[in-house]
Amino acid sequence: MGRAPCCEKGKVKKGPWSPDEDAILKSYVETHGTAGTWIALPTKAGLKRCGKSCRLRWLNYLRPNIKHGDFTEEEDNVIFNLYNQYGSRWSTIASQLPGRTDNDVKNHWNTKLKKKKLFLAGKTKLQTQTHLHSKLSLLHAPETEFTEITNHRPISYFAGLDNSVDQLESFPEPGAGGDGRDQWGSMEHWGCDFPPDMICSMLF
DNA sequence: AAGCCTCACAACCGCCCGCTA
DNA sequence: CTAGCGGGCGGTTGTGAGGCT
Repeated sequence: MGRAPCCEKGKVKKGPWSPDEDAILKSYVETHGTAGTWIALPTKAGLKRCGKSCRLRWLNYLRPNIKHGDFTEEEDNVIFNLYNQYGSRWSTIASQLPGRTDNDVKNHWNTKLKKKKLFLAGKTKLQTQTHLHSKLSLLHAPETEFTEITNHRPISYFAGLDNSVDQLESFPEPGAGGDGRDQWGSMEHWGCDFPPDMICSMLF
């Protein structure tokens, strides 16, 4: 059986909004608000559109103070950080970016940032493998341990190390006065701003 | 010049959740 | 308590513009 659709198919217009429709919707919402419900709004405003479609159009395009155009480097960084924190909760992420909508952020992630993330993941894995090898050799770690760590981790695991080289550099050399041995003894430690499961879900 | 491909963005679909009667 | 409704949200698809062959 399933749930009845929110509006009758065939009786509502679909596809891109015309400037006229935009003007009607904008004028109506600015004058009357949503008039109680979005579902009833198109009828009251004289639009042959689904209420949900009106809501989406208003929120993503017509609402005041909406920012269109390129995302800044700073905004990208915010999105990266919040994605690591919350995952694909776009509305939560968008709420931290004034003028940006969840749809904007989602599209931006899917078209640009996702690829950037994958690129960084590949780059990071190479850097990390090289660096880790040198670190482990200093520790006289068995070759099997290195193989275990680098080969048996999904590439996504290394994506958690966007700042990996910096992180690794900041770790003390063994016997250099710090507690390097302990830190390097626990390999889970240095991956681990983000749990591997989360990284996997981010990338695949 | 034309056809094809890729990319970015707009819009739709359908599920989930909270509210209310 | 529960069923129905509307809003909100994330995933997905459609479309148009621009680049490439």
